[in-house]
Amino acid sequence: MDDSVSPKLASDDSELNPTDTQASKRRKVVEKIVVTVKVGENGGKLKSEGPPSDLWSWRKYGQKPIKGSPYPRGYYRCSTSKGCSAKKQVERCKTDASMLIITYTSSHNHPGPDLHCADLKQSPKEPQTTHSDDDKPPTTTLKQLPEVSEKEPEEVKKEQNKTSSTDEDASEEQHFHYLQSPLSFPQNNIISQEDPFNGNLEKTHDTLEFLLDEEPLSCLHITTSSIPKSEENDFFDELEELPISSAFTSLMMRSKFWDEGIPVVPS
DNA sequence: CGCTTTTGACCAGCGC
DNA sequence: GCGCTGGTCAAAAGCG
Repeated sequence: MDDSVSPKLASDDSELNPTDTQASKRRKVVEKIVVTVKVGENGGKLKSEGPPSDLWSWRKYGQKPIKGSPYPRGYYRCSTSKGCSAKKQVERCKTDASMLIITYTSSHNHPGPDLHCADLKQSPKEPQTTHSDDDKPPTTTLKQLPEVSEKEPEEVKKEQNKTSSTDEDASEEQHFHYLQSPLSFPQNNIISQEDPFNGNLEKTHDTLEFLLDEEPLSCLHITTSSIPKSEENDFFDELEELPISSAFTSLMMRSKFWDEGIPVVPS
C-alpha cells in the first residue's frame, strides 16, 4: 500500500527533518502537535476508538497497545494525497476515556481538502477524494468558508444544548463531526501541549496558530463540558467571528506554511 | 473491484 | 549489551 511511502523510514522524517537525517529514524521527535478532543461519552462507541475525521482522509495503518494506557493507539496516515506524509496518532486518554488525544506529525504536502466537505456532513472519509494528485483544491474552498462557518456554529450550538444531556445513537457520528468542526476551536479547545510545550505560553500560542493552519478542523470541542452559560455565549460569539479566521486559515493552509512552521519542538 | 481496516511481526531508538 | 516500547510494514479479511 503506501505506494508513495518508501519502504521503512526513508521519506517521512528524513524528508521533513533533513537535520535529523538517518540519525533519527523514527523515535526522534518530529513536528508534533497534540490535540485533545472530547468526544463525549459515546466516543468510545464509535468504530474502534472513533476514527478522527478531519477534512483529510486518513487511513489507519497500525494500532498498538500503549504501556500505561488501557486503550490502544491508532496510527493514521493521510490518504488524501498519495505522497502526503502527514500522520496522526489517536489514542484515548487513560484518565478520561471520553477524551481523545490526537497527535499530528509531519505535514501535508498538499493543500487541503474542501473545507465545505466536512461541514456538509459528507462521509467522514471520502474515498480517495476526487482529486487524486497533489493538485490544488478548488478555490471555492475559500468561498464556501463563510457559509460553513455560519452553519457550523449553529449546529454546534444545537448539539451542545441537546447533547449536553443525551445523544446516544444516531447522533454519535454527527456528534463527532461537530466536535471536530473546523470552526469551533475557541481557546477552550484543549490543545494540550503535552509536556514539552507545557509551561510555554508562547509555545502554546504558536501551536494554536499552527493548528489553525494545519488542521482547519482540528478543532474540537471543548473539553470542559461544564461550560458556564456566560461562557457559552462567549464561545458562540467567537464562533461567529470564526468565519474570518477560517478563511484566513484556509489561506495559510494553501501556502503550506505548515511545512516550515514547526510548532512544537519537544526537546 | 478497490479501498480501508485489522492483526501480527519486524525494526529501531532509548533506558537501564 | 540487553530488554522494552514504540512505530511501521505487510498480508489477509471485510465492506461499500
